[in-house]
Amino acid sequence: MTSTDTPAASGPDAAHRYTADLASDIEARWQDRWEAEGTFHAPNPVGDLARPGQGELPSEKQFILDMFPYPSGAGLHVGHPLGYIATDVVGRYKRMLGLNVLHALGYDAFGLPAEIYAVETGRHPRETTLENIGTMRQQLRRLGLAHDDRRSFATIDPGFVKWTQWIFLQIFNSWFDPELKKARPISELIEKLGTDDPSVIDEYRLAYIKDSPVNWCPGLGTVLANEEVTADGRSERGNFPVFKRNLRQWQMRITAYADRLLDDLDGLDWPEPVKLMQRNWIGRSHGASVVFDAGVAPIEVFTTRPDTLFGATYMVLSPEHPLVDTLTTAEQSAAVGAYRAQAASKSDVERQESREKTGVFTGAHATNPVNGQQIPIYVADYVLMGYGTGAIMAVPAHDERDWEFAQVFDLPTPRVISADRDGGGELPWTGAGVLVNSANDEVSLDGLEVEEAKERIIAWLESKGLGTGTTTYRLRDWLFSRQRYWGEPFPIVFDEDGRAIALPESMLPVDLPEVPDYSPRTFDADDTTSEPEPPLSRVQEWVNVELDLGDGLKKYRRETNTMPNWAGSSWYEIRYTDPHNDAALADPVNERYWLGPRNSGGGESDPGGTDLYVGGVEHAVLHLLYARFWHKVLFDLGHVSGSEPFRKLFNQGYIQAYAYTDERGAYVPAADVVEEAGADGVVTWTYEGKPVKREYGKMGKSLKNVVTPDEMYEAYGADTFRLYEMSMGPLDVSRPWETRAVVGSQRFLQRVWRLVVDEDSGVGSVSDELASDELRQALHKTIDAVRTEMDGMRFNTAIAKLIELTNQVTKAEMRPREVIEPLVLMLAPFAPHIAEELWSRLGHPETLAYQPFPTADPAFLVEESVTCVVQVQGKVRARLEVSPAVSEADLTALALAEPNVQRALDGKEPRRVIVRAPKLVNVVV
RNA sequence: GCCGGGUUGGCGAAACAGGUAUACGCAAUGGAUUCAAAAUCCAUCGUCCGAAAGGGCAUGCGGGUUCGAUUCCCGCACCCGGCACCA
Repeated sequence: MTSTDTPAASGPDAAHRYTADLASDIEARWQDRWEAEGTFHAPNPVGDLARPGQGELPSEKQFILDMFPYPSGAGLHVGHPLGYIATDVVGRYKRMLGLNVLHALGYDAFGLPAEIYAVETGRHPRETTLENIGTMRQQLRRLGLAHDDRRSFATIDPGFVKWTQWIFLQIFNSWFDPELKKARPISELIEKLGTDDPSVIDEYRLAYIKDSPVNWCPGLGTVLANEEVTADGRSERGNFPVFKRNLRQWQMRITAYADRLLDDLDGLDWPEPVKLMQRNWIGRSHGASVVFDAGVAPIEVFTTRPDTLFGATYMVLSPEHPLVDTLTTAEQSAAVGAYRAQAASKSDVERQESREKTGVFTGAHATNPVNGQQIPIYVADYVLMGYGTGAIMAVPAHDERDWEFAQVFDLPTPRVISADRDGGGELPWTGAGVLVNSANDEVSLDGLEVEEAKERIIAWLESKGLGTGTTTYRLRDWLFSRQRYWGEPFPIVFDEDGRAIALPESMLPVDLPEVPDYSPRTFDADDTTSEPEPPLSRVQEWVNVELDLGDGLKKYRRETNTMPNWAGSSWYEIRYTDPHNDAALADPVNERYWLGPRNSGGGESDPGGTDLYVGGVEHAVLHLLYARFWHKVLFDLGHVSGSEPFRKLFNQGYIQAYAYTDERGAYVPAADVVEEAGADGVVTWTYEGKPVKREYGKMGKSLKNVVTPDEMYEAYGADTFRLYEMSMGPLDVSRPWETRAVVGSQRFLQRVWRLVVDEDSGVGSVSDELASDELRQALHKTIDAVRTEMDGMRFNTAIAKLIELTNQVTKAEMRPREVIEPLVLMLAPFAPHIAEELWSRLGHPETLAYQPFPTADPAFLVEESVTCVVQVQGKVRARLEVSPAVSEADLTALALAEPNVQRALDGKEPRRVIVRAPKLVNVVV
């Protein structure tokens, strides 16, 4: 006999039990209602999203932003929504605090995976991308996120692309004024210089074309990122050879903003580790540029340690340095040529990771300007062309890498800094010390500390015209072009002289043309003379156009590169504020309302930006730096009102998972692995009776350990899933997913449900009687604690407090409305559907989304007694219940009277008694 | 190699400014209820000694500061993330 025959009057078949099915009903109903009523529509001050005639907007606002998703075809796993749930909790909470909350989600929809898929299947990336977005929207809608869906967009929407291209034109048509330290329209430069000669003006633009080294893979026909190149210099995909090659590329002059990007970090409410990573990435260092005479040509080097100049015993040029050919002597040219070819075939990764120092002598010498010594010039790949000048002076005694190189090539290593008064310190010595052996007829550094020596030698170099004090940055300009199809086309055409010309705003957006084939032209894998041919370059009727750009119809050729995936995400936060505006990025009034600086009324100036930005720490440098850079350019040009895009940043952790491999190393389905603890406590895992090994890491199809949100909706409902994700640990910490623990969150919601709804009858059980003093006090303490935890985004502990209160009410066998209603309201940010349903069953017809979050009455927070801990020698020996107002003397007497304290004292006299009334007494003997 | 973060019960974790280590949840064990099960409720639950009272040991390891350290300092091991031989 099965239980399906006749539903029992009670037990598992209780008609009104909060099961996954009931949860799903409730959730669907409220999601539909929120959508129909536009519950989460955030009004704008002006424009199509304004609510004219409905009074003033709330004086306070909250712009909450998620790092928007890339709509991959793989679908979501339970790790993806973590951040979206967290921001939703914040948004719902802030809304209940009376703020106007802007929260929406767009899609970062250009990108390589869609293009690769298009190459494989021949389907248009737009088609598959839109499908993926559709699937993702469905999965996310089931979560009940309180988004203003009118504000959603994808970066591939023509209305969005138009403004991405428009921003490019702003940047192209600007230059950086080093005096004002800000971007200005290029027209002002033309006026200032009194010329519009492109060969002069184009050198100043913030977006410019330059030959730049890239990883060219003829076999794939594309340029690869470093991470796509293996350590042995081949492509990860296809295993083709990869070559370093200079290509004509668009660059963005982000280096002009290095100082501001660095200095403005101080005003941001960001995690310190992220700020530190950006500081290191920008890498500002002060040093000197020094010119060495090498006979046929001067060589400029940058050094952060000009104080060690007297210890320079050789020079090194990077293999790509333009002077290598000029300097290399006839005898050495074969060796140098071979070395350079070998270096070109190595990946950056390999060059950086190899500990073995290699290099080759050029046959040439240079003169050390401080002592006239002739020092040999080498070429070596440990010197990089991208940093400083691509040439160094080598001081082996005081630099680890130079030391290693000098050991290999048996070069002299004279000491010029003594580590201590004994004149010692093991070489190489890179620490502090006093200069020695550093004097010529005109200048002496001997006896000086490093910093003083730097100043003096720079002054001397400057007086002799041999060098200057300089600041160098590690940051390089942003390589902005890609030889791909699925990206924003540049709003640029080239005239017959090959000069880049901006298209007028009226011609935006420049749409992608249809192409017969999404793949680039591939070449023979070893054909180093080949050049990328982007897919767009093959659409001749698109490339070659006749336009009137103000001086009559002329023939032009379009730019066939596209913008990188970063472009859209570098400004999308602005678009949420006014997503349908066709006349501007965003109306300045709307932009200022949501993103503008707060007028705090003096003191610190606020940089503006979103009130919260939540996403993974993997974007700590690139995305966050690019977005800050664009925002600053737009700020300088007057298009946005604040100097920073993201006022506060929060890095969420990752949900990870266990994966299991069998004896062949193949992954087995994690869901079917059986865990057993033996009698000795050793845990083993088996799959189909055979032992398997456990590893820990990401969730992924190939690891066979994916758990989807859909499975959780099915088994528990969205509220339980949301609650579980928020309760499993602190938001910023990574942790493993554990499906079997989810039931705890469901049980909690079921307990809350039963406080309001009788499982058998479905009738309400809440009483209007007043709560007991004890319960009322518990409620107010909970409110107080929950508010504190919510404000600090410590949702796991906030939930623990709610569970404690719920358990207490359950035990009290009495359901006072006075306690139940605030409990439901406090639960609402985490489990909004069940909270709405209970709120409605408690007799409130309107949504609780705008109900004020409960406030604690301080009168009920006063403790009547506290536990005092009595320690002897720091060990707890007794506990006392005392009044919070107890005096130190009384407390000491009470403590010493405790039998257990006396026993621990063992007749000894206390030497000292430390009293921290009313919480602690520590007796020291 | 460098930089950043971490290590607390069987598991996820808590401890706001140096003051009761292990809140809350999962798993486990025992009980009530049930014909039985599920669900629910009650109880136990770091470890060792002890009948109990109580005591010893416990926050990765070794030191230090302090009346008192998960918390601060020094050193070490291991794990995670990032990376750039950056002169």
